[in-house]
Amino acid sequence: MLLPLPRARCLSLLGLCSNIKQVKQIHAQLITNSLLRQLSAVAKLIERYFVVDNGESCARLIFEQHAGSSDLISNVMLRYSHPEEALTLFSDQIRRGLVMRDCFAYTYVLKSCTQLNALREGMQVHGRIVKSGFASDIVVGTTVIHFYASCKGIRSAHRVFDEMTTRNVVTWNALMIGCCLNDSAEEALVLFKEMLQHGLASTDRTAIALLSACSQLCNLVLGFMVHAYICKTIARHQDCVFIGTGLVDMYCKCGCLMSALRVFDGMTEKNVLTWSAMILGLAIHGKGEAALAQLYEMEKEGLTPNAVTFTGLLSACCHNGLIEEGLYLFDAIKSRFGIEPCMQHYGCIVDLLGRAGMVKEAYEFVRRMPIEPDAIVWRALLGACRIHKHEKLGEEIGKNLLHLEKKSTLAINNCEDYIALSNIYASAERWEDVSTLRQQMKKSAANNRSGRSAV
DNA sequence: ATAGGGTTAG
Repeated sequence: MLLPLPRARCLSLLGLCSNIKQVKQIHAQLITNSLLRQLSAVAKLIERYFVVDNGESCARLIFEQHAGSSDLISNVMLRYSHPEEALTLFSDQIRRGLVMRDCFAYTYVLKSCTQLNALREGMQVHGRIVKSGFASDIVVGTTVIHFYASCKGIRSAHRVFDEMTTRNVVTWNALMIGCCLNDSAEEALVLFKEMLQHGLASTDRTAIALLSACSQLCNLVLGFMVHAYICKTIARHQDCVFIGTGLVDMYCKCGCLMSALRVFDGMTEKNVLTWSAMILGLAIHGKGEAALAQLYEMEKEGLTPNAVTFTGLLSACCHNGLIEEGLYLFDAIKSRFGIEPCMQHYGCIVDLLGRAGMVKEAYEFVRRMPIEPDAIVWRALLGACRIHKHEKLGEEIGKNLLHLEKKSTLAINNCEDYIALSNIYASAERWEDVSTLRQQMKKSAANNRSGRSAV
């Protein structure tokens, strides 16, 4: 039997509850002491139900009894609900003419939009932010930048950034990371220099953006400089798993496996992302066996591989002709690890079989895929047809691929595909077809991009 | 009560 507790004690105990049973006990106390007339207490109760396991339905029940009564309560719902539900709730509130008196709702809803990759919805939220006058708030503005940058709206992110009157390092980081996400590493570096000129100090997240830019540019010299800069400026960088993973990735992508391994071995904490980056690094450096061995090492440390880890492992098999191992692993993805194979996994297997000369098997594999193969899968198969002189199949696939890309707006590699098909014709000495294809390629020249080298 | 993070096949 619990004695009635004073309000302050009740609320401080609520904050300590770690399971639903405890929250329910405090909930009862709040009721018997008539403390739920206070809307701030209701909001705290809802929040706590969300935080503990299986408390969601209770949280929603309480919310429904208080719906529309205060911003505090609806904001806590927007913050903790699943992104889809948060958007629904937000639009309900708009429809019922409820006004957001503070800016919290906007940041929570925009975060949901970011998680859902919902560009349209987020733009509408942004519109409301501008109308409400909260756009000048530094936190709201930074959230908007992060939203646009994550949802492929980097130009809008730039515009919002340029229009902001006050910015801090979080604002700069958001835009720099956005540039990296949008393949604009050079732009990220320019921003970094500007940020330093404004007298702002880097944080760990700045470091991660810089490393990502180095990886993208395959610039080892710059990578070394960034590494030195991190050691000098970021406190406790050795303990930061994000920075460690970024360093491993950077050294792998810049071709310095030794340095990657040195960083990796020296890390005090590693997670599944760290291991995945290292495995992929070993894979692209031709160390297939070593990459596969890492799977057992990481499991020994109690870590479970995820879909990305398997992409690295299959890529290792692919680069090193480990056919049996690759097929075995592919099977294990679902049967042993319960992960549904995705496009990258299928792509690796097609490449693996194709390179080994098992073109028919690769084609069968593609036809049996439960998801619609993408252009990269077809391209791997086409490459195999060319190497192993499967003229007829290659021709069919090449034509399909060009057709597929004509329909799609993302025909980035169109030019290469013309050349790949043309090579098939060339190795069969079908010069007439080669020349016809070249003409067609010239006609669709709008899709061509000139070659570039990072060296 | 408010913002930001790292690894995917060729």
